[in-house]
Amino acid sequence: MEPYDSMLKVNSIGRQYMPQERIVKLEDIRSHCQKCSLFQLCMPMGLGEGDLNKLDKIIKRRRPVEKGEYLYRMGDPFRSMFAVRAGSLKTFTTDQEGQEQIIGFHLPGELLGLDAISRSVHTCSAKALETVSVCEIPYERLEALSQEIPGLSHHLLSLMSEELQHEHCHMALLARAPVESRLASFLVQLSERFKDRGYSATEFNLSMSRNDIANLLGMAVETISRLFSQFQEQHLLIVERKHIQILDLPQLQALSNRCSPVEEKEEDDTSYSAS
Amino acid sequence: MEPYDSMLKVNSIGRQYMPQERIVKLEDIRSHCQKCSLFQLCMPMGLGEGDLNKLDKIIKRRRPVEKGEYLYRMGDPFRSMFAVRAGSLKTFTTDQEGQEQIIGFHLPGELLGLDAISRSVHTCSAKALETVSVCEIPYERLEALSQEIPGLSHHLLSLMSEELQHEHCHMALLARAPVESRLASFLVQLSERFKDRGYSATEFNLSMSRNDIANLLGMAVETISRLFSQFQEQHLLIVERKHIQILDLPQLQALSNRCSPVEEKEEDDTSYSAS
DNA sequence: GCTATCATTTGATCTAGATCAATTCTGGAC
DNA sequence: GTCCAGAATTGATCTAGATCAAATGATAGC
Repeated sequence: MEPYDSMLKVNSIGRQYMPQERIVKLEDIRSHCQKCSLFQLCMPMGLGEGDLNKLDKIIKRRRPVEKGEYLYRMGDPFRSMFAVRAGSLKTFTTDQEGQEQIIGFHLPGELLGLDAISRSVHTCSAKALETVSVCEIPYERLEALSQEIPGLSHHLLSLMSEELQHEHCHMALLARAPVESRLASFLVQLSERFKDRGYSATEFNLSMSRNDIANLLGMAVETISRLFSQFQEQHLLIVERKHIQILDLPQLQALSNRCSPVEEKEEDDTSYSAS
Repeated sequence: MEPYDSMLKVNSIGRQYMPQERIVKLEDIRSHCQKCSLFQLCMPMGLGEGDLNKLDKIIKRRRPVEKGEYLYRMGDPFRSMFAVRAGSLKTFTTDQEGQEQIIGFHLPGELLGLDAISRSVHTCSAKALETVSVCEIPYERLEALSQEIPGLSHHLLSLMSEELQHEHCHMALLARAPVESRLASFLVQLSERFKDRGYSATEFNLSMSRNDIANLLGMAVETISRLFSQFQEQHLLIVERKHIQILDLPQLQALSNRCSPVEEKEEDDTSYSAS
């Protein structure tokens, strides 16, 4: 009886709003990638049974990281990547004055640590926002494996490429967007991510503090607070402490004025080009 | 006699301030990666002669891209990556209102297009800031090659990882830094990049407009202009239109308050930990 | 060379959002 | 349960930097 088993059932984010059965079951914990509910989100894409097994073999299980604990710190030697299994984390850098800058929040199915590859040192810290369970993937072994499994390194590149794209959006947000758009965008993205994971897109709990949100979006806590109140007055959502219920997702999307998949040149207007 | 040959000698950035002989010679143009002056900066790291040849074979030469022309546009299908050989470009996204958000400026030796891998579509546009010569690297063939050459895909991952790190710094800049720090940081980084390329770290030409700089740093053109004047008054630099001469690099570095390589936990203080 | 256009600079004003301050709420320790 | 420290809200003010406006300088086309 490892004490971890019970912990792994904890997956606080929106548990009560799950449309499908999603509670991590004991067998899933023991069994591995093959049966992991985060299957499509994580490593394996078009991997066959055999490849999955290989991958699975190099993955280390780890004791859960408690709220407030670090998964790794900036400056730590880089040995492994981590896949979030349950719970959520924030990653952030720390500058000379000890000021944090939050890079992002990370939900189940996401991979952490890719930014450390080039220097073999973690360039940001990862801290649990709630009890977190992760799979540890030793990078050396993963790299070795990627020689055997064609497509694995493409998948890694693809993941990093997505991360880059996301950060481009975030940069645009920070550089240009007014505060309403920033918060709206943040909420819409969260909503999408929950939806992708099978949770409710309109009702969820924020695992991060207002401070963390403010930091990520480059604004003051007070502004976040005021905006939540304002959005509520405008009947865009209902907020009560950590709990969010989105009432008018389309309007939020409009506000967020998303960072432009304005496919230029494309003549066949499917969804976007609305002009 | 292709008309391109003469173009390739054009490498305007800081040409007149080059400490070493750096003008691209005819043989260099015909010969390939092996003799390319950007050798260390670009693809090859620990590649042997044979591997270099293989790599070289898949690289396509291209006619130069004239100032203002696109190398690729957001939405274009992704087929190739590009290595800058001479000249400089900007990459940017465009949002629904047609607003640009500049992602970055790119100097010789840098690789473009890595962010397009996941969607097989370019997610930003690349436009020449001056006449640019590039090597085109078909991605499919590169990927195939990375199965043959161990270390190649690690190198790609490493490059992307560096890009991620850089963007984390940029995010921190946009989210927190006052305008002086932003411009200082921009100049210090440029200076470093020129230095890495064998050019003067203290005297160079900006190939981008004030508008572009402002856009990248998330501020108004007027503010950029005022800051240049201010920095000049403070004898940090001399600026005359596109030409920059840095007088007090340490002070600029101090201002830029660089995004924190504050390696926590490290006890052996080598260069950074100055407290 | 001349002109139209665009880039840059400089100055004057205005405002979005930060900062400061005070209060209330919440959840954990005991 | 009570107490305390930190989180969140709300209000009042202040300011960094945007915006507006005008002048000047550079550049490309003719």
